[in-house]
Amino acid sequence: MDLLWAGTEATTANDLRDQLASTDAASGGKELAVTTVLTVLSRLEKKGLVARERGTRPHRYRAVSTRAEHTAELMREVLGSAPDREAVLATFVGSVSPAEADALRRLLGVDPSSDLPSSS
Amino acid sequence: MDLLWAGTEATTANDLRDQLASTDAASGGKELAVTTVLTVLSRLEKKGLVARERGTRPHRYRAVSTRAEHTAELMREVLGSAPDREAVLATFVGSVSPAEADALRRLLGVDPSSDLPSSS
DNA sequence: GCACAACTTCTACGTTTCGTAGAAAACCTT
DNA sequence: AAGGTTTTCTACGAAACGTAGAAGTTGTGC
Repeated sequence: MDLLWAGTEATTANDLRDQLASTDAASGGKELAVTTVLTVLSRLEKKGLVARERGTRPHRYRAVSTRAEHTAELMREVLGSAPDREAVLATFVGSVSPAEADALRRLLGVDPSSDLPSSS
Repeated sequence: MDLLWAGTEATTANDLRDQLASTDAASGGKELAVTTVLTVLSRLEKKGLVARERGTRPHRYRAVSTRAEHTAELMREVLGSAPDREAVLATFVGSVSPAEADALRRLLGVDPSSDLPSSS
């Protein structure tokens, strides 16, 4: 579960169900009941991870944020939960793969005034 | 609970209990039962977060890793759980406080051949 | 207007994790 | 061996999660 769909866009519960079915078909093929999907979606909605359009008849659901955003948010939370942020970052940086370290350098290096898509 | 103690070093359940008592005394003063502490410690041990010396009579417990290490580890896990690491890092970097960003730059800048305590 | 099909909400059950702890077993010490 | 100390076993309630049936709501075709 969780964000198996974090990539898709504004779908209905039924579609979701099918998508999951095919996705899982590759693996074990689970075939969930639609109500299950609905329940999960509702729960995710309550948690603010998913938004739904109640206007249309088959309600359409969509992730409030992309998987990347959500994951980043989680990382922030984890980091924020520690009193010694610096130390955490030190260890973290040290444990990251070279590729990731590079990405980080790049991201921190360029430092363009601002390019985070927050308000738009 | 969790890692209320991540800072301390090799303690016994009883000591822990007392420490918690005083720590909490400042707040609400909880006074847990020793068995409670033991149970929690056992569970943490099972999860590999805590190690205990079974030799001494009052077993002594100690965190396997510091709080910072553990937190960093969590961050790694979260990051690793995403398929688009780069995107995550981008958002993450963008959401980090200036101070943290600085710390990251510093940490990534020095780049000493290697200083991650993996094998030693 | 109404019966039906589609869709959603309510309710529910089994499982896991967590906080908490009592009862019982294990273990030194004298 | 008795007794206090410490650890293990067992347990219970709460919350989260996966799953889904039953029941309610709603739009639609006749």
